[in-house]
Order: sequence, then C-alpha cells, then structure tokens
Amino acid sequence: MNDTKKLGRPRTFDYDDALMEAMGVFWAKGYDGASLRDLTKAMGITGPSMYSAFGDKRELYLKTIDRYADVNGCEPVVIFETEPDIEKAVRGFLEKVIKYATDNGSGAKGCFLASSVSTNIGQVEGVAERVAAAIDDTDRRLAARFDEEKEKGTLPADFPSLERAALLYDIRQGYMFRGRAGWTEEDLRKDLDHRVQMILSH
Amino acid sequence: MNDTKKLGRPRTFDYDDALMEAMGVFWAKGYDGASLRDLTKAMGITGPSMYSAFGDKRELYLKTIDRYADVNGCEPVVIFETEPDIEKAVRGFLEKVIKYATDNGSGAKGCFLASSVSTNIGQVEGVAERVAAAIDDTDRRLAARFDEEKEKGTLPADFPSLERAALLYDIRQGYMFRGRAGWTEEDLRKDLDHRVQMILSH
DNA sequence: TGATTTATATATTGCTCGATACATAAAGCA
DNA sequence: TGCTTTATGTATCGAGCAATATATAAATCA
Repeated sequence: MNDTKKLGRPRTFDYDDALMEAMGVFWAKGYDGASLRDLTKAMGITGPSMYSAFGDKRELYLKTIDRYADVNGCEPVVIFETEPDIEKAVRGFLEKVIKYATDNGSGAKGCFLASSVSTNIGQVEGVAERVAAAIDDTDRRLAARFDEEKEKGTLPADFPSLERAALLYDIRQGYMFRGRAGWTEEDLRKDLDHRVQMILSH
Repeated sequence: MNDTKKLGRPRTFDYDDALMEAMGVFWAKGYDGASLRDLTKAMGITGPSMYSAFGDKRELYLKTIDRYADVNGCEPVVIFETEPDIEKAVRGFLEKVIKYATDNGSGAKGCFLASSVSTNIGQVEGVAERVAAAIDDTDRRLAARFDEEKEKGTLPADFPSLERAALLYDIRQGYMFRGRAGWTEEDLRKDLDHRVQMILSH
C-alpha cells in the first residue's frame, strides 16, 4: 500500500522486536508497574525513539495488545483446536490453563490478555474494547470446535456449543484467578475430571 | 483486653467511618488510582492523621479489605444462603452477580474483593493471602448450603457440593470479568438458565 | 556536494506521588 | 496549674514518573 521510499535516517531498531520486548515488560509488571525506563531499556531504545515510533505509553500498550491478539493465540485455545479427541481437547485446554495459572517461573503468568491486560480494563482507555473482542473471539473459536464435533456426531445435535464455550472460558478465568491468589497446580487439578465431565455432559 | 484509658488528645474522627470512606475510594479507583489526596479528602482527615491512625497507604488498603471481609458478606452469597428454594437460590445468586457486574452507577462495580481487590493480587503485598482466604470462605459457605439440601433430600446424596460451589464461584468470576469488559446485563442473562441447570444437574 | 528529512542521544522539564518535619491544639495526670 | 502525651494542620520533602527541548547523526534527493 505505502511503497513510497522513506526519507531521512532509517530506524535502527526492529519495530516488531521492540514491541515484543515491551509486551514482556507489561506482562510481568503490569501497566502501572512498567515504567518508561523499564520499557525503553528492554526495547533497547531511548525515550524519544519510543515516543516517535509508538506515540506514548498508552498507545504502546494498546499496540502490544493488538499484536498479541493477532499473532499469539493463547496456547490453551490452540491445544483445544488441534487435539483430535474432544474429551482430551477439553482436558488439555484446562490442564494448560492450570499450568499457566500456577507457573511462577517467568513472572509473566497466564495469558497476556486474560491475566495481565484484564486488570487494567477500567483504568486504561481502549483496553476494554480489546478485551471484549478477545473474549468474543475465544468464545467463538471454542464453540466452533464443539460445532465440528456435532457434525461428526461425537456430540449430540442439541449440544449447546456457545453456552459451553462461554462456560469453558469462565472456568479458565476462575483458574487464573485462583492461581494468582496462590492456589497450586495440585489444588486446581482436583476437580479437573468433574469439570471436563460437566463441559461435555448432555 | 486493653481497657487502659488513653492519654493525650483524642481522635476527632470516627475510625470505622473513615475506613468505609477509604474503601469506597479504593473500590472505585483501584489501589494505584486512589491517591492520598483522594483518600484523605474522602475520609475527611489530613495526611498525618491518616498515617498516624492507619500506618501507610498499603496498610490502610489491607484494613479496608479485612473490614469488608468481616462485615459485608457479598450480597449474592447472602441471597444464596437465605433463599429457601435451592434453584431460586442459585438463580438469585447469579442474577445478583450479573447486576453487580454490569451496574455502572456508583463506579464501584462488583464485589470489592472479587472485582476490585483481586486485580492487585500480584502488586500489593498481603493481598494474595486475604483474597485466597476469601475465596476459600466463599467456597465453603456455598458448599454448606448444598450440603444442607443433601440432608433435606432436595439434592442427591452423591451431589458434589464442593465442586459445584467452586464452579459457581468461578462462574461469578467470569461474569465479573465480562461485565468489566463491557458485557451488558442482557448479554449475561442469556445463558442464565443453562448455568443454573448445570450447577444443579446430577 | 549541499539541502532536506528523520532518527537518535543527552539532558531536563513539570508534575504527582507517598510520606514527614515542625509547630500547635487538646486531652489526661500530677 | 504545669507536665506529658497524642492528634491535628501547614507546608514541604525527595523520588519517580511520563513526556520533551535541543542538538547531533545518518539517510535520501537535488
């Protein structure tokens, strides 16, 4: 679209790489906790470069969200979509969610959107719409998989795909919440069987 | 225990009232968003009085949490405990949650703990333990009601009270999340019947 | 080459934050 | 009535924040 050659000194850093680094900082420290110093240091650029390339802190944040939504589908959802057996898919989804929710390793717990960004909904303008779109998208992706199973006959024709998809999503949110409050992987795994059964019950 | 008369000038404001005012500010603006100016103005006291009476901002926050946990049981839970008919109790619980989650009136959405405090778990020391205790307490209160129904014979003897209680709690968390992201009451009410049925299914 | 344009680096801005030093007011105790 | 203790009010602290002004470096275009 815009093929016109650019004038002036070219950027000396990679835009997308810098965005990914910024995402990591926001993920680990949250929006308020991530200072411009933290961000620009991780991105390997100086303050003015950040402002000229991304606008301001808020715009940078929104851009990391958009990038995440475009590229990184949350891993649990990908597992749910690719595992052939539907019961294993549901179980695999929840197991991955539990792993994410209780992994203290990197400092970046859970799905960026569901776990980190979601806490800034009321605080940073533009976040709510993006989170809402992400929830909607995930609901639909999960429901689509259930619909496939209905066509294959693995699930009954009257299986309420969208309701179960939304329930699965909310269960994920519950796990994330409990994980952040200190529940261990072992704790959360206790009613895994029960929940898999509930999701697929008819 | 400590009946010794106090020396010196007595406090000219009511401790508990000030705490409730502070809670309102934290509720509406979050921990970071609530500045000392906001807090002391709402409490009707000056900075030094706040520090001498409550310690610092973080301690004030923790004290509002403890006070909320002691006094204000979340209204949905109370409804669930008092409504005689178990199906109406579950429905009433969820309806109240949806109301809370989508009410834009006061600026203080949802349960203070589940909706506001929970977003600061990783950020403010001492919050995680309190939230964990609150989840645990709520799980048990919900499960206790199911157990009562089992004794009355309204629910089957093998009804998994604790699992359903935890599920009910996580559904609440999901509603809160969607509400904050912009879902309307009408949106959330759509699969209310489905979820009531799931919670009570056997 | 010189002119233009854009990115970078240094240094610094004004602001708000949480927290306090200081002096004063008001209580109990002798 | 002093003396001690605690709360209050004013005024302000240093730190850290997001954001910029200014000058310099590196590219394209004539």
